[in-house]
Amino acid sequence: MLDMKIVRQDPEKIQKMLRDRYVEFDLDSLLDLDKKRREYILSTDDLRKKKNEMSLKIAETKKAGQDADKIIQEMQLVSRQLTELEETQNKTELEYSKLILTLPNIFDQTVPIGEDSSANKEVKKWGDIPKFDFQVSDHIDITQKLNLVDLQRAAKTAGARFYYLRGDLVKLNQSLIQFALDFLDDKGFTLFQPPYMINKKSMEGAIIAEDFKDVIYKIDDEDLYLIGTAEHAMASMYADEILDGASFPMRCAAISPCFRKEAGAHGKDQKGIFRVHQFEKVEQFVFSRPEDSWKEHEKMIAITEEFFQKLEIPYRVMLLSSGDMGKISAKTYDLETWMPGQNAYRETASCSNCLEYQARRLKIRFRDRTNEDTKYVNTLNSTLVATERTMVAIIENFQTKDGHIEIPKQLQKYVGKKMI
RNA sequence: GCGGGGAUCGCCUAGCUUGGUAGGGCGUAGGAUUGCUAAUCCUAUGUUCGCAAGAACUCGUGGGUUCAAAUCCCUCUCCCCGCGCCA
Repeated sequence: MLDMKIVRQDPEKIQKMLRDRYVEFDLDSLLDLDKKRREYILSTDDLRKKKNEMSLKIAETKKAGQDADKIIQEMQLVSRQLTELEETQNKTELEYSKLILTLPNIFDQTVPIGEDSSANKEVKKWGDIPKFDFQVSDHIDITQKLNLVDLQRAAKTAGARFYYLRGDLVKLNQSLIQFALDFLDDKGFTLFQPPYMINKKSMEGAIIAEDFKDVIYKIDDEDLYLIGTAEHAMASMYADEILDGASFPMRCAAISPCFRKEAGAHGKDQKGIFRVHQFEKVEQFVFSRPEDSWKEHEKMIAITEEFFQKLEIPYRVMLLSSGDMGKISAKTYDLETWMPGQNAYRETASCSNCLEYQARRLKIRFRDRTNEDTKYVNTLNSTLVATERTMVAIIENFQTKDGHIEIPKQLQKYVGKKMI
């Protein structure tokens, strides 16, 4: 959520942002609702003042043992008026908050302007693309031959985009998780295992409404939603709290499964475990002071890069364009790993600075002394490793001529072998 | 799941029986006073609208009763104690 003061002061800037993000948004309606809303606040406040004064008078009159019937009658009228006015005000308030919650974040000036991923800017490339002296297979082929993934039976028991991992691939998955947690633990991150389901209020704070229907699974008859990423549970963890300024930066590492509908992805990456309804992810989540958040952002992408370097997987870092990035983010880097089976770099990690946008939705504030004004914290999130997709990269980059998979050196001690 | 108890300002707490301006303490900040290693006193302290003055809101949530609700009634959530169930 943006500060409405900024929107009021500079609607041109917001209009430009909306154009550059290629987002349809009725800014005039928002400005109109904001105006109405403030007018209603003034008039209801006025009426409440009147009511408070009369209430006091009634109490005094009664205490003095006098007849208060006349004032009570007047008060009845005022009360009725107030109830009516409050009803219209509530309606406006509701419309206003619904609308402002869908207004995207202002993005950073370093973000390239463009409609889609074609405008993304490559900022870094690391590692050599492996050359194979044999016909390269994709991860589906390799895992089918080694019997490491059962997609057919998963389709039977759960549906498309589900999978049974089998045998050593289960071990590889756990190894990636364990290695990732050790890696972040060593860097001083606090480890978390969050709730995998959170309530509506928390989810609404963490994401933008339209993501609900395309991404988020709801539990029937409960006020619970399966998290699409640990970010959702981590961001809402400190909702409605005023934190101590001395506790920043709070660098958190969260391990969780992620559940996603992938409703808008029909036909895309249909096979294998590249795009699935559930996967495991170790996430970096940082609560930061506003003045430090850009520094933290660079640090987070550097940490994710270091992790993939340790895994010896070639990658490039893309700075996402205004039209391609998420609506709550002010700046997003994607780390794309080389996938020989697809002969392309594919998104494997994503690192965003949301500035105070997410914290404003969730009312996460801080101050250094109790009598200071509160300020909104900045929130940042980045994938350290999404294990299923990273395993695709490992399987394809580390495939051998005889159809096996070498295990990256760093993971060998965790898996307990050098080859699958 | 059943029975009992609870939720008040950053923290602790009074008020609820009997409806009528939510009081105190701690902490923190600013100020004053006294000067034997510190103490005492004053003021401020959450949210919204506002340049400000100010006003309104705030007693877990949402309803209801009433001229008026922290207080009475109902719903839900969470916490504590006991019982039941259970990896």
